[in-house]
Amino acid sequence: MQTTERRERGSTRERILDVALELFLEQGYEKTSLREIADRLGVTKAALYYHFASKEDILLELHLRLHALGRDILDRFDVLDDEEIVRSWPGLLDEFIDRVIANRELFLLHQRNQSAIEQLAQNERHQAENEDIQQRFRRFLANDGLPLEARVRMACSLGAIFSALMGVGGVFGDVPDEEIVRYVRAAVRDLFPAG
Amino acid sequence: MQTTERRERGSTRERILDVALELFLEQGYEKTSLREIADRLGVTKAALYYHFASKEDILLELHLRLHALGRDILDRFDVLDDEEIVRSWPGLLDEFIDRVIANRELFLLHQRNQSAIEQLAQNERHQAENEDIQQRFRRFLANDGLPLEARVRMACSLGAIFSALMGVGGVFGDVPDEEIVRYVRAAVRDLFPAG
DNA sequence: GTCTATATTTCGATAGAC
DNA sequence: GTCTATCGAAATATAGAC
Repeated sequence: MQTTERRERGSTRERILDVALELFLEQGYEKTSLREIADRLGVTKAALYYHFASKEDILLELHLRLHALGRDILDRFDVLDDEEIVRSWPGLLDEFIDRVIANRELFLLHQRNQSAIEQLAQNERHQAENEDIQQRFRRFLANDGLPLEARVRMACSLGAIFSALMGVGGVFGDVPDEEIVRYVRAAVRDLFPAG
Repeated sequence: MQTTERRERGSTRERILDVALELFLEQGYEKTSLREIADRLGVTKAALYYHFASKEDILLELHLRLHALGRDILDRFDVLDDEEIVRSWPGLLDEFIDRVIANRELFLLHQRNQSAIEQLAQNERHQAENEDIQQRFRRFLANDGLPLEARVRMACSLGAIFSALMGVGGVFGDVPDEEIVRYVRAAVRDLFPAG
C-alpha cells in the first residue's frame, strides 16, 4: 500500500496504450496519427511524447505484451527433446487457446499489422533482449529433428486456432465464446490423432 | 494476332503491379512510397499517375485479382443447400489449396496488409460491383442453417491452410512444396472425419 | 507515355512556457 | 505532466513541357 504509484492502473501511460490499441485495431497502425490518439484521450500530441519516445515505441510496448504471453510457452521447448515436444504439443495448444481468448485484442493487433510489427524487429532494443517470437517459432519449424508431417500439423493447428478464435464475438452469430472454444479444442485434437 | 495490345504482357501497367506487389510484400503497403516503386522500375513518380489514379488504386487492382480467385468458388455456395455445402466442403478445400499455392504472393499481400485492404472496401468502386469476399465468407459463417461445429471447423481449415502454406519455401527447411501440400491435405481431411 | 518541376498536406518530433 | 507553437521531412498528387 504505497501512497504513490501503487499500481499503474489508469495511469496516463496505460490509457495511451489502451486508446492506441483501440485505434490500431480500427484503422491500422500506419493510418492512425498521434493526433487522433491524443484527441480521443483529451490531451495534445506533445503530451504523448512525455510518455513515449516515438510512435513506434507505443507499438513496441503493445507488441512486447504479446511476447510475454508466448515466451514461457516457447521456453519449455528448450528443456524438451524433440520427441517430447511432439507429445506435449496438444497440451500446449490447450494453454495457448486460453491465452488467445484472454488477450484477443493483442493477438488481433499482431494479425492485422504484421508489416508494421515486423519492422519493429529490425530497428531497436527489440533485438537485444528480445528474440522475436515469430522468428523463434520459424526456427522451430525448420528443425530437422522433428518429422515434417508433425511440423506441418503444428503450423496448421496454430492457424486453425487463430482463424476460428480471432473472429469470435459475432462472426459465428450470437453464440457464447465457450461453445466455440470447445469446438476448436476438439477440431485441433483431431489434427493429432496419436496424441 | 492483333498488331496492338495483343496481350498486356510486359506492359508498363503490369510491370508497375509486379514491382508494387514485390515492395508491398517486403515493406508493407504504407511504408512503400510511390518513389520507391518508380525508382525500382526506372521511371518517375509522375509516370505512375498516368497508369493509376492513386496509390490506393494500385493496391485495389492487386486485391481484385485475389477476389477473382475466390469468387467462383464462393459462387457455388449460392446454388447449394446447406447440407450439400458441408458435404462438398472438403473438395472445395482441395481446389482452394491449389489456388493458394499458385498465387501465394497475392494471398501473402492480403495476409500482411489486412488493415490497408480493409479500408479499400469503405471507399470506392470496390463497393458497387464487388461485395468483399471476406464479408461474404463472414456472412457464411453466421448462417444458422449450418451446425456450429461444422462452421467452426470450416474456419479452422482455412486458417490451417493459410498458416502452413504461406510460409512455404524455406520455413520448413529445404523441402519441395508438393510434399508439404500433401501433408496439409491430409491434415485438413482429418478436420472433417465424416466427409 | 514519360519527364521536370511544384503544389499541398500531413505527420512525427522538438522547444520552451506553465 | 501538459500545454502552445513550430520545425522539418516526406509523401501523395498535379501542371505542363516534350
